[in-house]
Amino acid sequence: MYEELKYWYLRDHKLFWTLSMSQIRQLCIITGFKKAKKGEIIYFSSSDVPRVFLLKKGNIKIVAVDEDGNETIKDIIQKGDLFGELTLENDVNSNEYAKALTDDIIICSFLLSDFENLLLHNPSLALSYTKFVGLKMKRIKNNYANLISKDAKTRLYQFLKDWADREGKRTENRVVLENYLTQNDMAQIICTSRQTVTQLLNEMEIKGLLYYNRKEIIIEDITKL
Amino acid sequence: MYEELKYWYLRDHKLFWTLSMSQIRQLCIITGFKKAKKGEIIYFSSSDVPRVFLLKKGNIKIVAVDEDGNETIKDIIQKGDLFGELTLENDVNSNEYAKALTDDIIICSFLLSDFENLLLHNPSLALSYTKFVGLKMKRIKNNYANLISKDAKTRLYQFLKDWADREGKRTENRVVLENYLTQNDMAQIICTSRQTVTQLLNEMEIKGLLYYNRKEIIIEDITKL
DNA sequence: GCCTTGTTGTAAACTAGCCGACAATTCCAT
DNA sequence: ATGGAATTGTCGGCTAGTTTACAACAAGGC
Repeated sequence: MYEELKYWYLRDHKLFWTLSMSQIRQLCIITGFKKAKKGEIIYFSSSDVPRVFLLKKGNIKIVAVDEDGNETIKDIIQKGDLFGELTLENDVNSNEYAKALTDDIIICSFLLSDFENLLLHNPSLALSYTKFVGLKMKRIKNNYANLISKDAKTRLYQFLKDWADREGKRTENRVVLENYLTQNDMAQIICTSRQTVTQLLNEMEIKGLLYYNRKEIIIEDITKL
Repeated sequence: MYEELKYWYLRDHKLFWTLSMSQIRQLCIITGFKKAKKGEIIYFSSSDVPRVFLLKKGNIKIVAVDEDGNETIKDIIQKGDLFGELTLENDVNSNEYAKALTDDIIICSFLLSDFENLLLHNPSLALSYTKFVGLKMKRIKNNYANLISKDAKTRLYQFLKDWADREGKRTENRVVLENYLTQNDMAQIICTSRQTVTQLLNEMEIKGLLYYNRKEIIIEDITKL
């Protein structure tokens, strides 16, 4: 039963479609699941054996802490995303942790070494995986390019559009987002100050572009953003 | 630091060490070499069959042009670096070209499809390559993180330090750099205006930290940067 | 309910660094 | 060597967005 479940969890991911049952089972000598609820800190990247994680349910953020204790949001992970040592290199120096943004988090993980092994015996999976990492890289590049060349307003609009695309419940041009981020989170993601985000959101609310509260964000007409 | 080091190891083709002579030769049914001199535009990324390139000699810059015709420097490629469709995905939309920064450019290239084929038959190479791409990703992330969180001065100092590490001729703490970049190039790389770079460089010159001219940059004491 | 803690709202002072404009210098080709 | 093009130097004005500081508000636990 447990094994079966794990199987389907992995099987779900595009990356693993080509694998046979037994291959997945091999990988699934997993240290199993982890559950968590809102606010909980889930892992410290270098505290353990290197792993690759798969988020099955919920949302989490990856936060990096620099020398001065400043926290930066590195990534928002959503249902179905892989995270962790994606580069297959165990970097000890990075000081990161993951924090649950919603209740009901389900994560499964496998050891880096197991995963490497699997890749070695499945060249086509290795190739897919390389492309997958490449894609991730491209997305990051794009994000950063935006951060650097656009102003805060454009960045926020872009961020909301992306978010709506990924997770919004859409009816016609109206999009409803379950809001698991604070304005401060958003500020960190688009690299601006909390105050600027507050100002911009209120401005948008006055213009009738959206409705904001702590539980949800309603975008009246996504095409007008 | 460690990361950087590994990267520079890789670019000396650690990647291809495991290959047999014949495998390399197989890959090297190259469309041959290309030579170029300073100022010459070398390729438009999507104008041709997708390729992976290897710079054998000289320095080039990858420039992206956006909708408004603004040019941004995406990357500086040095001797021994791979570039092109590293993600193994052929993205047509990106509007990039490469420009020679020095005379005597030698580039060799192989077809993406040939390279993929090779990876499929060499799982361990595929794994290495994945790590290589991952490393590149990490490096880019780092760069961008700097761009976003540090001020122009810090960015320039960091840039010069990196450059010195990679290409400088060092005697004691004195580093001599062959300068194939204009101040405008540097400005684009560290994402600031040309004027700011000029100002900062002059400031450093007054402080006796370095000596700048169009041919070379001499850093008097690299530890003081 | 009430209190604590986290989140959001608002405003004024301040600043890094962009932009435009132009001068001075260096380089290179003919 | 000379003219034109590219690069470098310098100066203020300007503005987006940060910082600081404090008030108002919401939510969840007891």
